[in-house]
Amino acid sequence: MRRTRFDRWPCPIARTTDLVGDWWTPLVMREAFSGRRRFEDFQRALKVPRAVLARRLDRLVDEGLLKKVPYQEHPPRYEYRLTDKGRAFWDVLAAMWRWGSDWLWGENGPPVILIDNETGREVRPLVVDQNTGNRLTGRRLRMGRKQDVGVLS
Amino acid sequence: MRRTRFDRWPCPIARTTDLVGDWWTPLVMREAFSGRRRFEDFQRALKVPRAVLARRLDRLVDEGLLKKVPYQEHPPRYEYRLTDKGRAFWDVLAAMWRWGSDWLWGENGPPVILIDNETGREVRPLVVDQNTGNRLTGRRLRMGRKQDVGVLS
DNA sequence: TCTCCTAAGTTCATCCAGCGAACTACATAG
DNA sequence: CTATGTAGTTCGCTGGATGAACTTAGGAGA
Repeated sequence: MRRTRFDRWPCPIARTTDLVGDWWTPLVMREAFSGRRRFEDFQRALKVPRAVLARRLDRLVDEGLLKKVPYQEHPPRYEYRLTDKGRAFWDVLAAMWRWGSDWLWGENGPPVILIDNETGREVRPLVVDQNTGNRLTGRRLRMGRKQDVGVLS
Repeated sequence: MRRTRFDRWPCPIARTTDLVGDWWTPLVMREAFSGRRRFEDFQRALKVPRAVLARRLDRLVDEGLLKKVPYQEHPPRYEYRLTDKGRAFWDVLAAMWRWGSDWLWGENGPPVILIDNETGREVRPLVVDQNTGNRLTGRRLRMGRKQDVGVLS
């Protein structure tokens, strides 16, 4: 049987899971953010099986996170560039970065950090509520239908 | 061959990918945040194959996101509860929620929203830099070794 | 006592997806 | 005419997801 698809479930987490649940996909996006554009660049950087990479890139183009842009004719060659949708995906990678940094290393934390190219300073991603600026805690949230907003029980 | 493991790569995104790349795992965590604790609760809510659920719960316990707590003897039964590490993972789910809400629906957006249990108001997760409070853009960031911080080229 | 029920898994056969290596296609460089 | 570069595709193998059935251990009801 085919792996259960989540991309039509009525939950944003489920639909996003359908993407990031493809093995290698977050890493392909990471590489796109670090400037890689061509098949061979991705392949050499990640050592990902070529067949898998081809499928991932195809899907990311289908989903609109990347777009194919020709960079030569004879033979026709395309590179993969981030779209707005793809750039927005950085937030997901940043949250993964932060959680991984905080919880998946012992002692001194990971050997790498995120650096702002303009200030040269370390960046520490944090997830907050856009309205209040407060840090989120899953405990105090629930998922509800749109009509439920503002209705205190 | 076994699927390539990322859990020892020197990059927080890679290590986190190793977790969320397991099919169903983010959804299991989502259910944990919505209060589910027992095997049958998770299984009924998600319709996940039982063998897969058992493996996911085992791994999440191994990785320290969930812990097994006995809730009865005769026969011995355990429930799965979030640890601090697991609660911190909410940030990753929140970022996925936001990106999915913004980019994986047409028209009116998804039929569901996140609601703060105390205020009853909608919550919109946003990823910012902890130091500056500014929204992040992947373009202006690079990953570097720890020694590189503050060193402007 | 016998049977049904619940909870938390385990086992099984099937089939899809990831794996590494080799191969192909097309153009240019020497 | 051969070598090189780029972007894939094909192939044989095997791990992992799938749904259904089975197991284990006890409790409840007739």
